[in-house]
Order: sequence, then structure tokens, then C-alpha cells
Amino acid sequence: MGISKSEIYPQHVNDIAQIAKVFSHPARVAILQYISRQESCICNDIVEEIGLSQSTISQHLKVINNAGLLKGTFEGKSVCYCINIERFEMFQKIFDTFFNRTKQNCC
Amino acid sequence: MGISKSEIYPQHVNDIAQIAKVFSHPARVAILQYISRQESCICNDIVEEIGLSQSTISQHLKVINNAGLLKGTFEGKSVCYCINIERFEMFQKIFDTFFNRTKQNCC
DNA sequence: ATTAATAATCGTAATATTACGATATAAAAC
DNA sequence: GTTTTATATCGTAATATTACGATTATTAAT
Repeated sequence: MGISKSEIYPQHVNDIAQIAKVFSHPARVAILQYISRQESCICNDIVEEIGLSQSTISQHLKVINNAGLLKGTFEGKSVCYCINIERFEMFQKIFDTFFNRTKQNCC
Repeated sequence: MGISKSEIYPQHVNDIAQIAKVFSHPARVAILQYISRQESCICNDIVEEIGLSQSTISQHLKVINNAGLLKGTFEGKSVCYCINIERFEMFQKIFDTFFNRTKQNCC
């Protein structure tokens, strides 16, 4: 047991859950907020800023990136992380629609 | 290791993560949508509707309820689940604010 | 009072996540 | 070319989550 049965749900339900998962860890929320605060997409002060190890931050960045939320160069020394605003706004919209629909028809 | 260090983040960051966690499992998204679809707050057809065991649904309901998202009677046979719209809208607002703020000042 | 039905809780196995140190990789600086 | 710096990946331990069956508790029906 313990395996999440994503196959039994409609796609849009899985989509919402997957998007929410990105934001369900405080480190990832903090990373996103930190990146957005930087005026010029500067990089791994994130490690110092957040206070987790470099490998852990890298792991969280991967989750954020896999969700399509990052833009920038991703090789070698000077990586430049940026938020992919289009994608970010898409997530915002999906969430907002979910909230609005779920509010409707409620007792 | 493996313990999530929530103490190192500001409160509002932990808040967002905790709210997102509620929606980060498809069963909980499906349960919320199902409850909202019901015209009169009727109950554990949820088990049949979703296709997980009764104990598993109950567990997910507890998570949703602990987040303050349910209203209704919670004892004995005929439990009546309802979405707590005020709380739900509060979550919507927190999320929307997070999205809007994180979009700002971005490269 | 017994029985039936509904939902919560307990115990537990399987799986996933989180975190870190160590190592690998790749570009920049020297 | 070697060293430094920045980031990714690997291996692994600790913890959390998911799911289920069995049991318990509570109400409704008989």
C-alpha cells in the first residue's frame, strides 16, 4: 500500500494536485518568493538566504523547474534562475478556477 | 534526516505551504469537488464516488477538516459534510495574493 | 435491547519526501 | 592547464504520507 492511485482521478484533478504539490513545501514557496524579489535573477545566494544545504536547495529547484516554473540558463557555473511568468499565471488561473467552481453549488 | 524544518521560514510561507498541502493530493481535490457538487450536503457516497476504501477517505476528510474547510455535523451515522465557504475563500485570497506578489518584481 | 449502518480510529505495510554529505560536472578565473 | 566556483547528482537515513483491513463508536431502525 501507500502508492497514490492517480489513475482513478480525472486529469484536471490530478493537474490541480500536482500544481499544489509544488507549493506544498515552505522551502519551495520561499525560493520562489526570493527569486521574484531579485531584480536581476541572481542565483545561489538562495542557499544562504534559505538556510538549507546546497543539495537540498538544488533538489527543490528541480521540483520547481520540472513544473515548468523556471526560465534561464541551467548549465555550469553562473546559472540564472527566473520565474516563468506565463506558466506561473497559468497555475494561478487553474487554481482560481478550481476555487470558484468548488464554491459554486455548495450548500 | 528527512524532517521538514518549518521553523526556519516566516509564518506566511509556512501558511501557504500548509494550505497547498491540502490540495496536493488528488483524492482531496476530488472530495472537495464532489462535496461542492452535492446540492444537499449528502455524505458517504464519497467512498463509492472516489473508489478508495472508507478508512482512506476518512483520513483524507480529516486532513481537509483539520484545515478548517468543512462544516457540518461530525458524529455518528449520518454525518453531513459541507464546505466552509468563508475559509475556502480565505484560502483563495491567500493564494491569489501569493501569486500576485510573486509575479511582481520579477525579471 | 438487538441489529444494521455510518464513520472514526488503530495498526501496519508500501511508498514518497526531505535533508545532507560526498562526489561529479562544467564554466570562469588564474 | 590548474584552481576555483557554482550547480547537479548519487547514496542514504529519517520522516511523512498513502492506503487498507480490522476494530471501535455512535446513531438509526427494528
